[in-house]
Formats: sequence, structure tokens, C-alpha cells
Amino acid sequence: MNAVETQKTADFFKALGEFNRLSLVYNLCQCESSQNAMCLCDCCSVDASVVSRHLKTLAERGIVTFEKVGREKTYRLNREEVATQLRELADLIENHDCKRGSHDD
Amino acid sequence: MNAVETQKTADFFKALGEFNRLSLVYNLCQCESSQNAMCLCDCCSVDASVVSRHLKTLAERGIVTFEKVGREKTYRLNREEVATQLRELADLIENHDCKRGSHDD
DNA sequence: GACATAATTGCATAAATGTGCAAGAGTGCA
DNA sequence: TGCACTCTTGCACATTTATGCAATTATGTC
Repeated sequence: MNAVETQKTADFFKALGEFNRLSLVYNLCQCESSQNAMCLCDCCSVDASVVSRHLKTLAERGIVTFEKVGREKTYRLNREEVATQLRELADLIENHDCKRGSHDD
Repeated sequence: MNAVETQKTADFFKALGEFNRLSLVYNLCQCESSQNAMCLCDCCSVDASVVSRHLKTLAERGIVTFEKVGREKTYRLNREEVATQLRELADLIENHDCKRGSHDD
């Protein structure tokens, strides 16, 4: 696992590893259609500017995507991509093929 | 998803969301048996005290477990538990049952 | 007991991060 | 054109976090 890939994966997890951002993800998870940022503000009791920044972070990591509709910006969760990324690490961690002996065996 | 659960999950991701900690996880992932902390120091170019603290963080989140053997402390990755937690979120995110309509439908 | 090794802890510090408020940019509507 | 609404950005600030070094604790060995 090279450093660039590791950093990228760490950034992905870091994006999910903050209370309000994870709340936004959970909130979007319950929505069939796209949600605008103002609507998403309701799920976490922080300023709209904070939500805006969190959504930007999530978008940068590919966790959500957005679409401009008039003056609104609607967000949706990248369900497949996020699930795939999570399962890939789960598989890697469980994958016995990649195991090797320790220093003393 | 209540606040306590959300915070707990966020903490789990935050633990994985740092370069050196994730490197430690990848390193442990390649080991069949437990590794002591000194051995794990090799995989990231930071002070031993830093590795010690990172391992403590990972242990607190249930990502690794350790065992005291003489003056050494050996760590191993909680493969199943971590993989399960990752897959649970993956399932949640993809689960269409939990979806509901947006604000405007 | 003296010493080496393994790991943790205290302390200082620099950097990153989350946050709110106010101002600004972009858009739609009367 | 004026106004309302949505979202972003600049700024300041407090907190958290990652880090290294030195000291300390705990254990094994001679």
C-alpha cells in the first residue's frame, strides 16, 4: 500500500470521522432524492456556513455529489461508491492471502 | 441513528482517518501473528512515543487488541470486528429500505 | 544491584480543525 | 431595479491533534 493511496484512504475516513459530517451522511442516507443544503442544515445544529463547508469536504472525498439547480445546490449520497470503498477495506482486512508471518516466526 | 451511536461511529472512522494510524493498520493487516510496538515503529517514520499513542487510540476504538508479553506489548488487528463494522455501514448506506422521500416529494 | 530494552507519560509546540458571524456572490422573482 | 433567498467565503477564535524530546516506569538479563 503506497503512501499516496494510504493518504487518500485516510482522507476518506477522516471525512466520515466527524460528528456533523457523519450526521449529514446518515441524513442523506435516508433520502431517496437529492436534498438542498438548507434542508440538510436541519439535521445538525450548526451554522449554514458550517454545513456548507462540511458538504464541500464530503464532496471532495467523493462521498456526496451535488447539482446546481437554480440558486439551490442539491446533494445526494454516492451510495455505491462509498459502500464499495468500505467493503474493499473490509475485504483487505479479512483477506488471509495478504497475511505474512511476524518477525519471530 | 442516535447521537451517541453516531459519535461512536465517527470516532471509529476518525481513528482510521490519520495517515500513520492507517499505516499501522495496513501493517498489522499483513501480519499473521501479533507484532510488538517496536516492530511496528518501522512502518512509520515517527518517534516511538507517537506510535505508542496511535496504538492506544486504535485499541480504544477496538481496532486492535494487545497482550503484554514480558516487557513487550504485542498488537494484533481485530480483523473480524473491523471488517464487520465497515460492512455494516456499507449495508446501511446501500439499504434501500431506510430511504424516504425528500422534502419536496 | 547495575544495566539494557520496551513502552508510556509529561511537556511544549506547531498545525489542523470546527465553529460563528458578517459580508459577498449568484440566482430568481415581482 | 430592488429585494429575497441560497450558498460560500473571509476572518477570528477556541479546541483538538500530531509530534518530538526527555524523563519515567516496567521488565528482563548479566
